[in-house]
Amino acid sequence: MSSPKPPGSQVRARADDLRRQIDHHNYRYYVLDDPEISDAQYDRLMQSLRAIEAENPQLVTPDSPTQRIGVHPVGHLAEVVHLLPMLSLDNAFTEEDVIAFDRRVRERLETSEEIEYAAEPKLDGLAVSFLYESGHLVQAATRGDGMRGEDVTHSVRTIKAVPITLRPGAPARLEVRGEVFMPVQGFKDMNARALARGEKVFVNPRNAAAGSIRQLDPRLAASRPLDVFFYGIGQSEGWTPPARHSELLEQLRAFGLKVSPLVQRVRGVQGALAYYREVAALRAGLAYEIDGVVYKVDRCAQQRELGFVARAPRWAVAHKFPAHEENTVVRAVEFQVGRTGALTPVARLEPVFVGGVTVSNATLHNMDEVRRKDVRIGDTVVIRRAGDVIPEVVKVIIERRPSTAREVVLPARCPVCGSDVEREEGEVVARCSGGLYCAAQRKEALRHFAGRRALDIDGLGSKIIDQLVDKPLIEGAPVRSPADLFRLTAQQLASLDRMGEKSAANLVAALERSKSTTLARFLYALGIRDVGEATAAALANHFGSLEALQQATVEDIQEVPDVGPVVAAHVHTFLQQAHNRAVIEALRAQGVHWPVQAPRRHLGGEGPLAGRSFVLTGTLTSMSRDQAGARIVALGGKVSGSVSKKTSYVVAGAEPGSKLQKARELGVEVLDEAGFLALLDQ
DNA sequence: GATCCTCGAGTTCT
DNA sequence: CTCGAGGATC
Repeated sequence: MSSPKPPGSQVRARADDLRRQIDHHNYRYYVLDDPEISDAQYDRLMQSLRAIEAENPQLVTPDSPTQRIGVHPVGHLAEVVHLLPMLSLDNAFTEEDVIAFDRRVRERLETSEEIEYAAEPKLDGLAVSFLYESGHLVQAATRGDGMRGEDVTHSVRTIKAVPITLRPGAPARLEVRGEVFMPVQGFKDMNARALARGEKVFVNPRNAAAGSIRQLDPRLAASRPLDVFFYGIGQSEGWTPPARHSELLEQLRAFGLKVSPLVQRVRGVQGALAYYREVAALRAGLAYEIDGVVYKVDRCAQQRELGFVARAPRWAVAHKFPAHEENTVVRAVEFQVGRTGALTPVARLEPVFVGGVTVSNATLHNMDEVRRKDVRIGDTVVIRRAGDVIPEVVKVIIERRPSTAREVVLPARCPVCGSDVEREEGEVVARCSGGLYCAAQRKEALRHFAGRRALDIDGLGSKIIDQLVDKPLIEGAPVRSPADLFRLTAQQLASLDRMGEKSAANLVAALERSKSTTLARFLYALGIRDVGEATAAALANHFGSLEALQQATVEDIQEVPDVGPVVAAHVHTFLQQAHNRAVIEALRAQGVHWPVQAPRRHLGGEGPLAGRSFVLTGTLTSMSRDQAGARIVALGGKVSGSVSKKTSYVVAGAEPGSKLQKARELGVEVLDEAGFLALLDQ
């Protein structure tokens, strides 16, 4: 630590003084949005400091404003455990939802008085947790799953609105939460530059912000126009937090942390809804994207009384703006052929940017739907992203229908194999009659067979299957059935596109691994009509062995719970057909096997969870949903996909879906992860 | 015969 | 996630 020539104390004092000045002007500029000096003056201060530090490297402190950009890229993003979990928020989509939220709050607090809420815009960025110790930024981490995120300190330090040092008076330890985002203009400029250099562009500001934050090289992150608003705290020590959320935000501002200027305290549900309308009107003019507003019960004592449910506080709700809808033109309607031969009409759209992504396809489900919505080729339609994900044609704008618009016609022959298309009496779906003669059905059958929930053949994706079916690899012995897959050699596979020697060897190994399976998975993998995972498991349990099932009559099969005449007939017919028997034989000859088990005809009634049914929604932190399901079943419980009055519990993880809503409507008990784990432990 | 409960199948984009 | 339809129940 000894240096040849220690800098004089005046120099040290000058450097400290410059840092204080720069920090102060950063605060004026970024937090208060009210600079005292010109940009040029500010630059001169920075220049002076850099000059001193360059001559006296010993004086460089890690929190100096010159040190925002670390020199070295990090190798990877380390995992960080949040001191206090980062919660998600419940969503409200309608005014009724908000009114219901307000009613629940008042009921729980047993008050008829109007609740005071702190209201703020909901930024469309990514949530980051910042840890300040003795006023210095020591760590920044992404939200991740709420419990643990990724260490992004190196890139967060480059965001100028994030103070490296807090102003005096800050607590000894403060975990503070904020939303990092990219302003729209900055996003456009950045994309324009990237485009000019022939680099890849980001589809929306949100992705751009996330991508920039997760950059390993801080110099790259520094070139990105990121900004931040702070909105709350996690753990803190060495101070008494204020009694109201709105006061907390004032405090954060005083510490030098930038808070949205649109934050407001409102009274009651009417105040909240008025705020929503106000912000909605401002939305288009804002420099950044928002997707709604958030209401938080302002009094912290009330927040504590309300507590949490399923990783989300009971005292806050995100009131979302309506899903974005956009107009576009239907260029064509094509028919896809599924595993069962089902012909599904898909609208090919003029690409349109909806809710953050470019949409160019939308399913029309079936011909009834096409007629109901009266979609024609050439029509202008309204597109929405249902549940924020899957694009949906909302309606046709009839006034814009051109005279050249053409009706959608169900083809008489399969577009893939030319076989007749049939539509059974009373059924909505039309099907290709080609069976496995149809290349589309063969491909889909193979995809299903290799799927994660079937034989789980890692590395056998769509692209590979397309090639295997379309261009025969093996002279005279193309891949027609699942059994043919196991004959493929690494050498043959390596000749495919997007397949090197390494991937080919991996795939052969995956095929080998997949041979060891269970009867339930095997039955499911066969792709018998109407036999999904649940039915396959029920059949496997009931019969115990494939031989027993093969010898069963239709009546025997109907003995299985939840299997009626239709499904029993499908199973029976499938197993009797010569080509199916041949495929099954070939698979077993290739070494596909499963443990034999005794038939268990009377399930349920055993185990501590017997007779209770569970529905899982959202993401759990301690295990996957599949693992949770397995544990429930192991304890004698039942897992179902949909909520009904008969459901015993809905287990809600982070960011739960509509099932949580449904559970509330039906008054079904909701467990959060902790409650669920406690139940399992009992 | 009506109604409710489940399961199966198909689907978009990053 | 959503829709359609098979199965169970009353």
